[in-house]
Amino acid sequence: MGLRKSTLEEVAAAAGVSKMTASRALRGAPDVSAETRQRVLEATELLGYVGNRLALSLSSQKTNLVAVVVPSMSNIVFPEVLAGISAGLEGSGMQAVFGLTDYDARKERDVIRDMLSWRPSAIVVTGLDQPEDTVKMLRSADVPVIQIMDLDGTPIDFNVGLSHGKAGEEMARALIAAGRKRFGYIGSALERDLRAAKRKAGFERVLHENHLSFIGQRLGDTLSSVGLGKYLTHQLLRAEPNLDCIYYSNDDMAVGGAFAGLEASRSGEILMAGFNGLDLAAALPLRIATSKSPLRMIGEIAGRLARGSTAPNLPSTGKIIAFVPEITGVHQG
Amino acid sequence: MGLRKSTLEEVAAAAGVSKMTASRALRGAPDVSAETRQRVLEATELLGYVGNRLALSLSSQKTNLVAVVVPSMSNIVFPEVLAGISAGLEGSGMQAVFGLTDYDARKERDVIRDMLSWRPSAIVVTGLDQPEDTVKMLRSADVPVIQIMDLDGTPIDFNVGLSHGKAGEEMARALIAAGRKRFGYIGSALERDLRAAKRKAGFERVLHENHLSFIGQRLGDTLSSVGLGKYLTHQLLRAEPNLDCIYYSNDDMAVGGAFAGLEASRSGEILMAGFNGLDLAAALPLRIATSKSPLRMIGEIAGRLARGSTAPNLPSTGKIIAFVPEITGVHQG
DNA sequence: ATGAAAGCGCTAACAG
DNA sequence: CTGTTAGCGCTTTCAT
Repeated sequence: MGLRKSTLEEVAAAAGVSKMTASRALRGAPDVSAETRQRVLEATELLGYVGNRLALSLSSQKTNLVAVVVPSMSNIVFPEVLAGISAGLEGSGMQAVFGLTDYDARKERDVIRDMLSWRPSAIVVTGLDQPEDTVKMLRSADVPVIQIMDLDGTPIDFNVGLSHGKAGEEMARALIAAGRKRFGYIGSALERDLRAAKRKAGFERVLHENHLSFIGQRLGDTLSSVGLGKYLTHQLLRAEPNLDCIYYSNDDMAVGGAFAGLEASRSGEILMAGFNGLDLAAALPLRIATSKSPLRMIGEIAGRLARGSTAPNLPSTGKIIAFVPEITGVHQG
Repeated sequence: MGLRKSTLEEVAAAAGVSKMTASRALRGAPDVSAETRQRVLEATELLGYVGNRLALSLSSQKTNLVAVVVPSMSNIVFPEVLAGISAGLEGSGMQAVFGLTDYDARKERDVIRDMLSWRPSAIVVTGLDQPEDTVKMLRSADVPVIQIMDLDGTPIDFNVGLSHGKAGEEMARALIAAGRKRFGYIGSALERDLRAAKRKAGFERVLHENHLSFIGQRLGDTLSSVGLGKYLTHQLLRAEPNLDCIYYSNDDMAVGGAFAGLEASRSGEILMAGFNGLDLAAALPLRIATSKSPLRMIGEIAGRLARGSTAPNLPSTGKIIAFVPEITGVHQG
């Protein structure tokens, strides 16, 4: 029921005006008589007309699409960022399109190429560690590139996020200041999760400065999860019973660690530290430390940058927006 | 660097052939000489040509876009489903575009209208409870509509998910069979989370059949979260200290409940039951009950249906794919 | 195996 | 205030 995909031409005919007038009326152009606009609106209603954005975009040479490329959806941080982007775009008439890379650089390149074929008005990609060919493709795409999450590297254009190296450093400093001395590390798939690897490296840097090092560590192969964090923590606690602090690749892993601690009745002694500042971690019956990263905010700003990018001449000079994560939950040993 | 947005025409010129031949070569049409194809490919490489899908879609009258409309990203279930859709679409050349409704029916309608303007090849929407005008819009859009998650209602076209009413019923039966007698309920924003409301209604139906009812309940205003579940559980336990079972609107809330139970040292006595089967719940140091809903699978099937829908004549007859969630973690009182 | 013409549905740039 | 003429970049015919 209802006529299929009616066109502007049909609406115009029904309203007894030309295509252009109908177009203007629908877009709220100022120079259309109230009466004409009314007739066009009625015709639109009658025919159930829905504009064709493909035609619009092709004709106007702007898509109002924002391509967003993230590694995964299974880690809550990326949906959180997407929600932020979506919010940052709200009311601008821009639409987010997303693609997943599964933490695979080759897949990332393909996904980005694919995205580019939609001629987005801006493209948001995760991190700064794209291989050279991908960077080249992005550079020559004539589209503002917004790199998010990470700050450690050379941005193509816009960059919003935080330094994961420094986040690791700061957490190490805070823990050492709180009297922790015997450190362990638990993470997974660091060759894919580059930001977690940077945090670890930063953490170790400070440990070394203080003539300390990880007494023991466990690295999983699969992506981080609460279950994996728990499993590896049990392992590590068995091998190194006298740790007084464990640094985790992120909050999911740390929450798993907290569960393991509870199960082993060692919840009080060992301070577990993660990264992200998930709500979940705050609700835990056991206090864990974390660096609160402003995920949603990063997304919102990326969204705002994307909508700003529709302006005729975008700055050729890159802009960097840096956050410093707040550390919480660190308590004396 | 690199020429901006080169067109097929430029590629054709560089290869010394016509636009059409270049087009055919790039799409791998059979009737192009190997030599010609080679030249076109080289020209493509040289110019860094990336096809324009807007033009492609407008011309061929098919977008290969799948619009996906979900309430939120903050609840891990929806990203999970999106990941499934993305996986189900993989290799088909189709792209998912998503929109968020914030559990708001009006916003949902606007988002759907907006999506429709991209002329997607299929549209995936959450649930079966769209208001009449939204349904009308979807029906007259000449696009396969795939309604996911819920099964309790009248589908427009395709429907994949599970009956939340029955899920609630089954959980109640399992808990009663396990000897639980004094039930409480904790949930939030049920006027927006319609599926949680259906589960609750199903649960109560079975309670009544067994001459039982909720002894106490707590309903929050904000969307479900671990923190809220914990808070409301503390409240409820204070008001009704002798419950032996609490049904939660979902796993997030139930995990919060488990945390509260641990804090109150009442973890053994009270069985907490949620919904979704999150990994997180399985890692808990305390066993909770849940109905495992196949989120990713639902997404994958939706994706598969969407790619199937590109076939010329889609079945006018709706197709329903039903899952029955598996209940785990129920133990004797 | 290749090309020319027409057109997808819309808007930009000029008229009037 | 309204209409006309040209495209946007590609694919679909239909020729050759």
